[in-house]
Amino acid sequence: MHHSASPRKGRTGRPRSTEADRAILDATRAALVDLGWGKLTMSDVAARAGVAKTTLYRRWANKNELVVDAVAVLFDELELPDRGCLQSDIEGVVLQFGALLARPETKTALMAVVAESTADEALRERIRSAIVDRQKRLVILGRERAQQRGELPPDRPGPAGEQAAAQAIGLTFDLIAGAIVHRTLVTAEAVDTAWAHQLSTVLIRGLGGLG
Amino acid sequence: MHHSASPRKGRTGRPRSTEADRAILDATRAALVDLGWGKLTMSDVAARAGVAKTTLYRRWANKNELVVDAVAVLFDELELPDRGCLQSDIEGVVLQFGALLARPETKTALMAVVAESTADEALRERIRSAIVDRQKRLVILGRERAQQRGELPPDRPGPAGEQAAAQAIGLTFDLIAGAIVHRTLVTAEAVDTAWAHQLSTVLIRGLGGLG
Amino acid sequence: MHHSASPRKGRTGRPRSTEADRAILDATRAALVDLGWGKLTMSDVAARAGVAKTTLYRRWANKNELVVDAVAVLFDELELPDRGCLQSDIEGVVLQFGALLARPETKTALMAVVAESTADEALRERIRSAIVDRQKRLVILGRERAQQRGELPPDRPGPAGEQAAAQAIGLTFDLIAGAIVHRTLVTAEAVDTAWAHQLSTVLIRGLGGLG
Amino acid sequence: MHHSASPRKGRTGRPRSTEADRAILDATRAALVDLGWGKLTMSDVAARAGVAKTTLYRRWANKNELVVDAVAVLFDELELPDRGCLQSDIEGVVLQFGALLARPETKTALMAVVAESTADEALRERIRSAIVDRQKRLVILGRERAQQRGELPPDRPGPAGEQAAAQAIGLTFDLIAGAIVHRTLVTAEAVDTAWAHQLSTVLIRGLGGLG
DNA sequence: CTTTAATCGAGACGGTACGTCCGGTCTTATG
DNA sequence: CATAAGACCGGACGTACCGTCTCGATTAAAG
Repeated sequence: MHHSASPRKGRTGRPRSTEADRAILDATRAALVDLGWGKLTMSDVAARAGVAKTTLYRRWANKNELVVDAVAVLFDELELPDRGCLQSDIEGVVLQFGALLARPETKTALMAVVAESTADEALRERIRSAIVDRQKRLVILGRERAQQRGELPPDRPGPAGEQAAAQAIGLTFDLIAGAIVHRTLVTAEAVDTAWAHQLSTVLIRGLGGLG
Repeated sequence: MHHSASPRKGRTGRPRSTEADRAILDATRAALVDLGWGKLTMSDVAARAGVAKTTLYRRWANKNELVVDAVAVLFDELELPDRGCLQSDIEGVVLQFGALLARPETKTALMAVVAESTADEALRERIRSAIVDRQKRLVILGRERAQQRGELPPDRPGPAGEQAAAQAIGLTFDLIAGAIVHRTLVTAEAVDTAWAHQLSTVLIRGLGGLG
Repeated sequence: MHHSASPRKGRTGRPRSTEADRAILDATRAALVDLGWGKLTMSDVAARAGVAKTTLYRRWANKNELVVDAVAVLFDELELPDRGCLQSDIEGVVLQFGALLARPETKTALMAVVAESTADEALRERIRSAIVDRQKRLVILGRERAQQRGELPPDRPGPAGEQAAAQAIGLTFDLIAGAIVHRTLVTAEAVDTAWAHQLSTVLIRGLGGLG
Repeated sequence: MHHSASPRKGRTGRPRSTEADRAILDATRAALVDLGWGKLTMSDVAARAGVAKTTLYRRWANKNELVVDAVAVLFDELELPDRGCLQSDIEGVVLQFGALLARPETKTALMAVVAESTADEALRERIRSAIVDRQKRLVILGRERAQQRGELPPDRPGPAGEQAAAQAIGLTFDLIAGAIVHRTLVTAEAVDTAWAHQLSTVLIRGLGGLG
């Protein structure tokens, strides 16, 4: 996550306050809700957290990285409970992700950080590992489960089969995540049960033959 | 678009320079390419355009609105040439949109402006009218064409049919645009012919029954 | 005074509005009272005068020159009525000048313009001819009158006498004008009858022997 | 003087740089000499002082207050060395003050600040305490010395005597300071030995009877 | 009565300084 | 060492004013 990854080593001096870590991330999310990305300032986050600005910069190199980490933990909520069939599994995860993006701090921060990352390779990598991969994992898991249930054909063996599987996973991910994000942020309408059902129906029918 | 409404009314005083308008928007796009959203400054844009900062602020209230307008015109390029069948039409527009988003000024600006819009209703409306509606129009047009060709069933008459059509259009739009944006900005891979073909295949198969 | 000195020549075209001249100078003085020198703006003066900014700049080259002219005419009020004896004459003119400087537009403008003139030779010359010489004339006149009454000895003939007379006039002027200005602007107390009497007493006694 | 009151209390945080204070005031005076009041800018002062603009505004609220303080210290130079007799003392201080006003930074700044103060009570008070009172002190001191020498009669006891003394001091101050300022800035001639002698002669003769 | 030429109001223009704000670094004294 | 407080540099922000300019519309005098 941030710069003081390891719990402690044999180091000396006053240890870092773990309470401060939590307070800072909480304050960052609160500030995002109140102010949005553009108006959020490091001074304000520090004040909300009851912490000196120095303490922020000792842990995160800059605003972008702090916000990425503050938002990333929200994506840990995403799960894939086994509801028995592929359609239900998809609908469940779509609604979960939709609910997550409905929260103002997620909405603002995610797009802003992605925008910033178009000109910052390090930031892009941080986003990938902190956020994107957590989502993609759900797609992979759901697909495996459906294959075990016999709802989807198993991957063909060999490198060609592996590549086809990777392509299918990639397209599925772009379709699901992209549609949810687009509906929430651009179309600006809610991800509700009906929409989730429509989406999952289209996906299952459309992706069926791809494996 | 921006604040100076019509070319002229019965108004008095020196008219605004239309040349300046163009120079400013060109300069804004150039600055976006060179600097990205975060580093772009109004002073720099003014200098590039050979124009005083005052002239910028007389036309646009702030950075966001300027960038929206500067980027919006790029979306005028998007067209839906009639390639004879639905699949080809979809692939064509997917590749066009993908190529547009591959350009650095579009990429950065679009996401940044969308992010900012989550906390700014006026900006959201500006984006909708300047960008989103231009894209959505293509979906509507392509669907009508496919219906005339008999590739898609016609809309059922009556209010229920109209609502179903609107839902189908909305879902299609979120799926196509969302997938392209997600692949370009998050997955960070190119929208090439093969991917476009896969996407269009999935869409046609999946959306077939929805009308 | 200002740039269109002569009434007209053999020129053609629309003649300048004399009403505008007056309105501008009035507006300038009013603005000085309300805003002081530092906050006075040309746009504001134009608006008060019901006139376009162009019209101001067609007549005066800049703010300084406009203000000098606007204030200068106030000094035309100064007179030296013959009250019968030197002491009364001095007291009369001291009170007049004190009353003039008590008016806020005079107070502010005079000092500001003088300050600006320390780095602007043209402005200094304009002030001298428009303001200072009108005051100095009173000193010369009062001295001649006192000499005719026998209250002061006549000038000695010859160049040495003329020079002595010039020195006496200069010193007298600096003493009277300087004391009044200093009391009004720095000490910030009123020039009343008692103070005028004290001042004139000191001057007559002190300057008696200088001629 | 300026906003940072005492050297230190029990306060926390990084203390203000005293070196910056000095550098800023020096830079202000240098800028006054080079540019004059009207052209002096805060950015330029900051650059000359090798300091950020923020640092200026943390100490002084605006341009006027900075210039007053920068100029005020120059008036600390004024002294009243004991030359043995009243006439010499006066001539000495007149020449000192004349020399001070001959310096371009003093000349411009003093008048500009006085002009601005006519519409700004806080500024007027700052000028009084920082500049005017330092000058007036010399008049009071010189008068006491002359009374001890027997060149001037002692103050009469009682409130009436005190009031008469205060009046005499006020008039003397307005006469001396006013005459010097007027000669320097309006008449625009030098305060040389001859003129100082004339002035002191007139004053002693004229003020002799007032006490 | 037409032409001519300078005026007028209105307001956009290039330039420049303002005073504020923020990001990120640094310097203190206190744990 | 870490921390809280807060000063520091650098630089962009959006505003305001200056003095110039470009319009279309008047307004006298000259032809």
